[in-house]
Amino acid sequence: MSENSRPHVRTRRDHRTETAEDYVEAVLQVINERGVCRVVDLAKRFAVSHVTVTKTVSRLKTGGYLARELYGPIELTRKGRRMAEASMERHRIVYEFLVALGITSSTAEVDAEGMEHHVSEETLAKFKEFVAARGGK
Amino acid sequence: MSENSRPHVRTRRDHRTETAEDYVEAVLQVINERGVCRVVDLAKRFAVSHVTVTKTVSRLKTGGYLARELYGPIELTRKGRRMAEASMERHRIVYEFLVALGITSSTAEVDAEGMEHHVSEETLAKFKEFVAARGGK
DNA sequence: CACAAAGTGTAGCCTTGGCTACAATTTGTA
DNA sequence: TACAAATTGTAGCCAAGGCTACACTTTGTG
Repeated sequence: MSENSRPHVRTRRDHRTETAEDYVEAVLQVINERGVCRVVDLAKRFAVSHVTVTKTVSRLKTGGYLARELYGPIELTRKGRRMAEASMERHRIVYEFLVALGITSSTAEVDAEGMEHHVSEETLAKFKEFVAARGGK
Repeated sequence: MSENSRPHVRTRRDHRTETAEDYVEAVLQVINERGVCRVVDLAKRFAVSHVTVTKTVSRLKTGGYLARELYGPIELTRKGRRMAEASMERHRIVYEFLVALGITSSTAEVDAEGMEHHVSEETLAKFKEFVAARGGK
């Protein structure tokens, strides 16, 4: 059994990328909504202190996902934008799948948030199929 | 909007209970499989050092989920057993749902592992319905 | 312009969940 | 029984992700 397929190993690795995905996704959304993304915006969105955001953003800057200078707005690098777009796409698919399945949109939103980081490509593809086949009815 | 329904707040809370659920579930399974559950068994199952297991187990003992004395086997309290059973049930439902959807059993196993802690009661109920309707075909 | 308010940064602390290295205990067996 | 192997425990380290308190910039407005 490969390391990737060992359930808890995969789950742990997923957790390590979750924060990055959540942040780049949120940054992209905030930029689309209000033009620029600031620390406070993320703090509100994640219901977390501005300090936590600052620390996380600087880690993601080190990781090459975000760009930012002191007191400046938060920006996406090319790498970050790619990840953000992929992440939003996954999120959208999971959400639409749940709705197609008959879940309330508010519940679907919360569940999609939690599930999106743990759905494999194979499952995601099936979700997409399902939505295409019986979602647009 | 209630605190519970705020996506990231819910997700964070889920993460806090994930470890407890994973552990009690594993303990119950190991006990069923080999009679008793020891630190090494969990270390193997989670692909983690025995030290990590020891620490986590003692935290869960403090939390009232597990019972254990020095060098002894790991046991479930009533509270722990209740959680373990509920957790296994969720896991089973998510797994069966994925399989009913056409996912490979090995992928379903990994995905269920990651997803089970993030699926609401509402969604779980729909999963169950789905399996009942088209799972046993 | 000056000052208040809003936004950020920094210091320092906490818990969780990882680890290695080494000590101690239990268990199995020659 | 005594020793080796297996299992656990303990010390001490690290990173991530939370926080409060306090300092410093930026921004907005009288």
